[in-house]
Amino acid sequence: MSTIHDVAKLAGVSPMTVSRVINNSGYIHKETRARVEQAISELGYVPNALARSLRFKQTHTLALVITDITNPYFTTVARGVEDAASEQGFSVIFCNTDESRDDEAEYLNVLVQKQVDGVLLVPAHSSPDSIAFLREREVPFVVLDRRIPGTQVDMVHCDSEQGAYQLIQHLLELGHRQIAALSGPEAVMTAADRVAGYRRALAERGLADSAVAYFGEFTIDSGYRLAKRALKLSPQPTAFFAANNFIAVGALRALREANLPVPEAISVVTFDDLPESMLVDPFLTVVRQPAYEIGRQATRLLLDRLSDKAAAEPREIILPTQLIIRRSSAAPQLKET
Amino acid sequence: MSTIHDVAKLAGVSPMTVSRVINNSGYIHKETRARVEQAISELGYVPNALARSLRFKQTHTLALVITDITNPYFTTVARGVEDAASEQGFSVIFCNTDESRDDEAEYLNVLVQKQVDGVLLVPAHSSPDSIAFLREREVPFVVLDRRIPGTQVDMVHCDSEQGAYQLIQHLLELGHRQIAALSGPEAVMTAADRVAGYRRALAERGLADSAVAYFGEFTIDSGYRLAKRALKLSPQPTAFFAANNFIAVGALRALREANLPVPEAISVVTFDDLPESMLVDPFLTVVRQPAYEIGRQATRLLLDRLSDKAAAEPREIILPTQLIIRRSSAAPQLKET
DNA sequence: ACTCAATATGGTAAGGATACCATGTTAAGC
DNA sequence: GCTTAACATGGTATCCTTACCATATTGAGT
Repeated sequence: MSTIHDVAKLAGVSPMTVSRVINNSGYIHKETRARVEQAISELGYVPNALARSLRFKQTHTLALVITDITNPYFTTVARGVEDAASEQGFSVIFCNTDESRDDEAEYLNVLVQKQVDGVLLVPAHSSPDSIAFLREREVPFVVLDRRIPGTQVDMVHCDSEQGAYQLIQHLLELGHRQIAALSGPEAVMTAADRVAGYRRALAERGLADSAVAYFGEFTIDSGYRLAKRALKLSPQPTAFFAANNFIAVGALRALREANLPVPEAISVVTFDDLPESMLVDPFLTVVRQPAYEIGRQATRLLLDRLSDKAAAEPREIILPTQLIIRRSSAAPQLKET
Repeated sequence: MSTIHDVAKLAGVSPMTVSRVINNSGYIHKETRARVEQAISELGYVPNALARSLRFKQTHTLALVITDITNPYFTTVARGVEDAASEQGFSVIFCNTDESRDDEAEYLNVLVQKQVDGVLLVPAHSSPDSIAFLREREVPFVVLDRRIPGTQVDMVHCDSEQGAYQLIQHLLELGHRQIAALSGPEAVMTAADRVAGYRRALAERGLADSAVAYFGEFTIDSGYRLAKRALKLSPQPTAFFAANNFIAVGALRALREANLPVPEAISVVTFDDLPESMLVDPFLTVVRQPAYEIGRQATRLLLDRLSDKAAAEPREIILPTQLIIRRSSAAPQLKET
């Protein structure tokens, strides 16, 4: 790879002159410019962004730290992020933490070393460690998807508590009274919030005592296991509330295995849709989160912070969820007791 | 952000000594090391990878240039890439070209400026422009998912032609004789290859004349439009072969709109599954590509190249596809002619 | 003919880290 | 007590680019 010096030599000028041509700054004689441009294309010269970044302390690179790109919700978030970033000439490094705090910490360390201009973070844990790490090193960041309680940071997410509340409301209106919640890790804010919404909806109807909430992982396996466990309850639940799509898929598998038709035997509702693109004949009743918008707006917010460091109060952007009632939820069958 | 100089000053040593502590190289007095480590943690010092990269000409960063992270197939590829990369301490920048050659060129330019150590490329077009660009600048790369004909480059992909052949074979065995192919852009190698496999299977049974292949985009919209068009054929096809999952979804929507049940009225087969994780009750007959493995192996290959530049012949890794027969394909109904 | 501004180009240092060479100290070996 | 090797640390140049300052040339204005 050739450098600005090579170009300069070939064009018979100084590196500074080449630099001026590249950046269109200062005075350049027409002919000189032509000669330099000729040399550039002859050598296929591409300026070294590392050297530039070193000087300007700007890498035009953001980092997206999510739990798993494979989760369709985060896939869409990622696309929103990349679109918003590339619009402004920023690149995006993506990282999968799989909800591991250690992995997250390791990634953040590398990212800070690489001098990313900002981080979009889905915290693997509600503790403020990662946040503190970034803050100490003055790396701008936005937390997305999850709240971090008791900290003043920029956040973009949906109201998980309220979304869960809506789903449970819906089930209650259908007549369900035994609803089991299958959630993710208790330490993950969304998992906790969604159970909180579940509890609130039950409590409002005086059904607080009927609440049964399981915490596990946001994975298919975990959803499967929790569903199995919930099926042993007596009385058996008439509905499952899954805290995300993976859990829902696991639960559906467990139900199929147990020969319990949905929604006839048990209703299933969940957070997070499959991507619309993949749905020919959607089945699950869900609370849909505007994943693309979350990614996009978080990135916008982050880029705003970069261009205007001084800026103000932390902002919390809460995007609306949407309850989509489909065929996986129905009135409970009458008991044959 | 503090620098190695700050640490040196605080610890009362030279930057070189700090460097030695960080990299565990050369001789360091125990006490000195302790003082330096103390200073490092006191300042929250993180070494600047830009400066290092500038010296070593190594950024420990790869780029993944795909058409759309939102396509579940590429999502999984991306996960395979990131896993393999992070195992070796590499970060991954991802880019969505949406099959646009201009976007691709622009991305590659930026990536080269940023001195990525290597590129994993899904070429938006079968032309060798992008390849040539990277090669001239001596940026190692691996082409994935698609072949580039007549060029000696590292490639990792499935045999699209053969996969399509298998799907059509399956339809032929079921008794279909009017099969329409709905494909992507003719200039995209996979789109062309899949149609080629389709043609070969038909030709082998002396049905070459019945071939009807439409080229469009690898999108839901395009799949929808092509399906609509194909439905107007006379005689009407008894089966659709979609060249990817998006096209299949579009086709299925068109069929639903036309009140044509699948597979009773028309069978539908396609390339690329929905991710297994999202399937509770999978429906489509597909040729499955090992997306994760493609990403993983391509990255391995690329990293091998990095550590051993001298290396040899370009390699072409062709991974096996898997025909999965499900409910979207069945024997054609008898004509009421 | 002379001044002054506009035009045109180059040299140097800095950004942060480290390879390489140089120097200084300590302790072992005879 | 003196040589020699191991130990310990520092200075300088370099990776590539560009901000800043310096210098040189041209041409307009009087």
